[in-house]
Amino acid sequence: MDKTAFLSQAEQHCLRLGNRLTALRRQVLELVLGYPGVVKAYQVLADLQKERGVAAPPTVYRALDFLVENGLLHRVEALNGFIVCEHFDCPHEGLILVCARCGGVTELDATGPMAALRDASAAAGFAVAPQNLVLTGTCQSCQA
Amino acid sequence: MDKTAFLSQAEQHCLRLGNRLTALRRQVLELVLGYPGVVKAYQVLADLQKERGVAAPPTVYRALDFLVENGLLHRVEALNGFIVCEHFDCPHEGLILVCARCGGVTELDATGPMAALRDASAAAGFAVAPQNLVLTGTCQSCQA
DNA sequence: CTGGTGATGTTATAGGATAACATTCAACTC
DNA sequence: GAGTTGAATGTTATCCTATAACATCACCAG
Repeated sequence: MDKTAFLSQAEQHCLRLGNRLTALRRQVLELVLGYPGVVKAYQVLADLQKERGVAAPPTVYRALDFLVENGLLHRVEALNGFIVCEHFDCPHEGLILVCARCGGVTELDATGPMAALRDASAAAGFAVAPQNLVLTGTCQSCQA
Repeated sequence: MDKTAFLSQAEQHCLRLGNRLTALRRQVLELVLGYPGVVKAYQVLADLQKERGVAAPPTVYRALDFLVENGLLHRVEALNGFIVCEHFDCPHEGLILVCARCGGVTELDATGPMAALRDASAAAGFAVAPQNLVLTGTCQSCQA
């Protein structure tokens, strides 16, 4: 999907959820989209400052939080970062694989394995919330 | 296992790995042990300052890192915290369940479900490293 | 117009982690 | 026992991440 199409679909998606993809939020999403993998809040902040002169942390954090809440981004806690979710319109649980060597990131669907984890947790009386999983390891090209 | 026994077993465990559980490291481990669940680095730092007057962040971070490397603690990244590993002497992959309501933490063995995740990842050419999994949700007593 | 609501701007600060360098300590060799 | 070496710890400073608190603005409904 190209960038323009992604953005307009994202906008529709937010509308369906009763939220507005404002100019600022759109701009932040676009910036994150410009990175191949995980990007940090302060990197986005720096980019935003280049584009509009001034910007403070809360501005970018609010936009990022909004995008996460609307499913357009995943927050990668282990890395203090954010990554675009390519398939925000179908409900899913992502499996985010982070390469410890190159820092690259792959996203898989984890609905199946998540069910197994949910079962194991339910046996202990714990109700697992919908969420993404982050695993570290080594990606294909770094295994050489 | 009581505290004293745990500490002396921990010491033996480190020795087997060729490392030393020094007085400082032991003291930090003891402090973490004093908490029922997850504890933050700066909380440990504050405790350490109470006990020995002065202490700087690197002191406690170095000790915590050492304890994690030797399997005595788990790092809970989603919470910026640390938690004691009760069974450091048998190799395992932990499943750490964090209650979003009360902050309580439970640790389960996740060797089975982890294998499923590893398979799914291997299909994408990604080699998952041994690690613990952190999931958020709601614990039994908070589900009422 | 006016009041209300959601979004954004602004300032300040809290909280988490590490770099870089100095010093001390334990163990080993000679 | 003196010297040497490497690990561990002390010390200072700083960077990165995140949010609280309050001010302002834009928009729409009545």
